[in-house]
Parts: sequence; C-alpha cells; structure tokens
Amino acid sequence: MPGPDAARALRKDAAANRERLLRAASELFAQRGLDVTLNDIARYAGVGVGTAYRRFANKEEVIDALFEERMTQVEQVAREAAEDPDSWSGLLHFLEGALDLQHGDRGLTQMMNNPVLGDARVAEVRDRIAPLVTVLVERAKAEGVVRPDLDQTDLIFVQLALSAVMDRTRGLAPDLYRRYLTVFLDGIRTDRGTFTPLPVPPLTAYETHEAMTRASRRRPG
Amino acid sequence: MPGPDAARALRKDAAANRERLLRAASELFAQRGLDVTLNDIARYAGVGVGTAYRRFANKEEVIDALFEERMTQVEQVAREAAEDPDSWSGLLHFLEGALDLQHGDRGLTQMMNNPVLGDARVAEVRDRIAPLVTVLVERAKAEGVVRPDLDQTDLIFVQLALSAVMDRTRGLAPDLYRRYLTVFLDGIRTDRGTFTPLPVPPLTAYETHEAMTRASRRRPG
DNA sequence: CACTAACCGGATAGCAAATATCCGCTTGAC
DNA sequence: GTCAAGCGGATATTTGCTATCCGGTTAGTG
Repeated sequence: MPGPDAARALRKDAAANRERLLRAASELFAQRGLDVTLNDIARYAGVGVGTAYRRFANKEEVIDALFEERMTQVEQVAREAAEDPDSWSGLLHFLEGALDLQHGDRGLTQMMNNPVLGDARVAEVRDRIAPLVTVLVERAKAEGVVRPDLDQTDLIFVQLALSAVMDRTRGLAPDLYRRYLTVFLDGIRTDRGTFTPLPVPPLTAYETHEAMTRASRRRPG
Repeated sequence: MPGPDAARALRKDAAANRERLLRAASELFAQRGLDVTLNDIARYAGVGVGTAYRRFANKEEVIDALFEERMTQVEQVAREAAEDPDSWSGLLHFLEGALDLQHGDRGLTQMMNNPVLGDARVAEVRDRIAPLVTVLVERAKAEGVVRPDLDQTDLIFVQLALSAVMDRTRGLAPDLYRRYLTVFLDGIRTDRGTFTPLPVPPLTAYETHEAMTRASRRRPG
C-alpha cells in the first residue's frame, strides 16, 4: 500500500489527473481561498473524490505542493526590489508587488498571513525572504529616504493590514487598498513635499456599507 | 408557550440569571470574540445550558442585546471627537478611541467589521455614527489640516486595517497597531514637519514570526 | 489480443463541533 | 400550600468536512 505519491512513476492518466487537480486547486484557492474542500477541488477538476484522495493525503498536502511556487513569486518580487538601485522605488516595488500578488490570489494571502502550514516549511521560506526585506529597509533608512524609526517588520504588518482591506472589498473595489498603501508610504517617506495623489477613488458611503455588510468567508481571517 | 423573552416580567431568579448570562457573554465576547458558544456562555455564567436557551433563542439574540451598548460607546467617542474644537485632535481622538475600545473587546471588532447582525440593526447604528465621522473629516479638510483627498470612508477602512494587526498581535504586543496608526496619521496630516515618533517599539523578527504563526481563531476574520 | 496492476468515480461511512430540546426536579410568588 | 415558572445538563439533531471502499475501467506490456 504505497502512500499517496510514493516516489514511483505514475501511470500517464494518473499523472494527468494529478496535474488537473493541482491546476484546479490553484484556481479555486485563488478565487475562494484555502478553505475550499478537497471534494470541491476534485469536482472542479472534473475528477472523482477518490482520485483526489489517492493523489494527496489531505488538503494540506495540496497546499504544500503549491506553496513553494507561490512563495517563490513573492521572493522574486523581494529580490527585484532589493536589487533596485533606487532604494525608495525598491521599497515601493516590494509592497506593491507583494500586494498585487495577493490581489490576484486569495489563497496566497492566507498562506502569508496564517499558520496554514508546518512551522518548518514556513520558517524556511521566511529565511529566504526576510533578509531581502532587511536590506530594503536598512538601505532606505541609511540613505535617509524613510523615517529612521521604520523597521523591517513593519512591512510585514502593513501588508497584513492592507490585505484585510483587500479581502473586504474584493469584488466591489478590489484595489481600494492602494489608497491606504499610498497614505502609508506618504507616512514613511522623508522627502514628502506634497501628498502623493491617491490612486483610487474612495468608496461611496453606500458602497462602504455594502463592503462591511457582506459575508466574509466563513471565516478568516 | 411564550417565546424566549416574551414581554412579561421574569421571576426574580430568572431575571438574575439573564443578567449573569449577559455579563458572562460580555466578558467572553471581549476575551475570545463572538464565536464562543451559547453553551460556553452558560457554563461561564454558572448556569445550565437550558437556562441560556430559555432566555435567548440563540447566540445572535445575545449579541443583539449587547450590540446597542457597545455601539453607543463608539458613538460616544465619535461625538466627543466631533465636538472637539481642534479638528485634528478630534480626528485623533476618534481613531484612537474607537481602536482602543476594540483593543479591549475582541467581540466589538467583529461587530464592527462583520455582518454578524441584521442589516436593519446595523444600518440604524451607522446612520447615527456616519454623520459624525463626516463632520470630523470635512471639518479637518476645510481647515486644511489633512490632505484634501481624504474621505470619510477612509477612516472606516483604516480602522479595519489596523484591527487586523491588533487581532494578530493580541497577547504578544497588543498595542503594536498604534505604530501604524501613527504612520497613517503622518500620511494624512498637512503640517507634518517632522515625523511623529512611533509610540511603540517594533516587534523583533522572532516575535513577528511568532505572531504570524499563531492560530487565528477558526478563522476571521 | 489478453492480461493485470494501476487507476477511476462517487456513494457513503466516519467524525467533530455546534445547536437546540426535553424532562424530571426545584423554587419563587401569591 | 400550590403550582406556574424556572432550573440543569444529558443528549438528540444538524451540519459540513474528511476519508474510505469497492465494483467497474484502462494503460501498458508481451
């Protein structure tokens, strides 16, 4: 009885189904977040539930299989940002880029903000990304383009804060969060003569009420 | 068969138990959020489950009974803020006050940010508070102390964003959110010569990892 | 083509957690 | 003293997800 995915070549159809499952999971996670069911994923993939469970022991294994590639995207953004010769635009690039990824993928937000996976797995990725963020912030501080009391960890929490807005306004004004990103940036930049124009109009009072009144997820935070 | 709480005087012991239940609910909601069970509440109140269900048809009815007084606190803060002769300090007072209330009451955050109650109920409260916020923002804009593209609805979303941080760091650095409130305020104030010192130290990298790695609730969001 | 190990679908068993009821016993109020 | 009102808490019900099982199908090989 080989556990799911013992390291042995799968039959062609099985391998194909595994791929369909991963693609389906990827889409569903992006649209609806990580709490879709493995059964949902199977149905969406056009495959029996049994097949899903034969290929993956449980949902976490599916998440794990997608975790790497998603986090690599984030790492990529951080790396580009850290390599930007202009430290301010690097910072900008990182925050905008990371948030934009989450913007297109609800599951990614949950992967980044929740303990969905084993500590070890998460720690490994963090150890790859954290140093880049440190560079980003320290460099900007050294050059005096941002407030001196800014900390690397602040970027994490800002991202967390803004993703809460994103989540609430998804499907109504999905990029409203960019208003607050802009305000935040104006709050940390040294050379702010005049305000950076807000890139997105505010919601009307009615729309705001709509947004706050919609069901969340079930749950998420 | 009178439904729970038909408008008829309760026997003395019954009335007392109702009070104990409400007090228990208030504390549990504050500590653990709205998703505690009616059974939890009964146990905490030192009362049988049956008693709880005799007094309230379900948890929502308990929330509803507490909703009013909680929201009145928020309204109070908004009113004080709107009456502050200094429009900037009014704004400050509102945001700090509202967030501080949430700081001490996890359930309140959920009441404010989630559709836990009927639309009608929420709409009524909103109609009482929204005008005050409008005054606050419009006045500050008119006096030129904040950026002209600030909108009243922005205060709502900032509060939402910061409460996400608060929720994540509760029990580790419960007032970390004040860092980001300060940055936000620096991002909207016109007369910022120098940065407002951040009122709270950042988390260490390790603490940040801790915070992001802890279980959320079940979920919320 | 014949054969079989691998694979498939999806009904359904299992499980967990919350909700809500029921009923025999107790107590406040008149 | 009487009894409607109230009490406790074991337990039935519900809900929604997780995971298995098994009869039927198919890829791959000689």
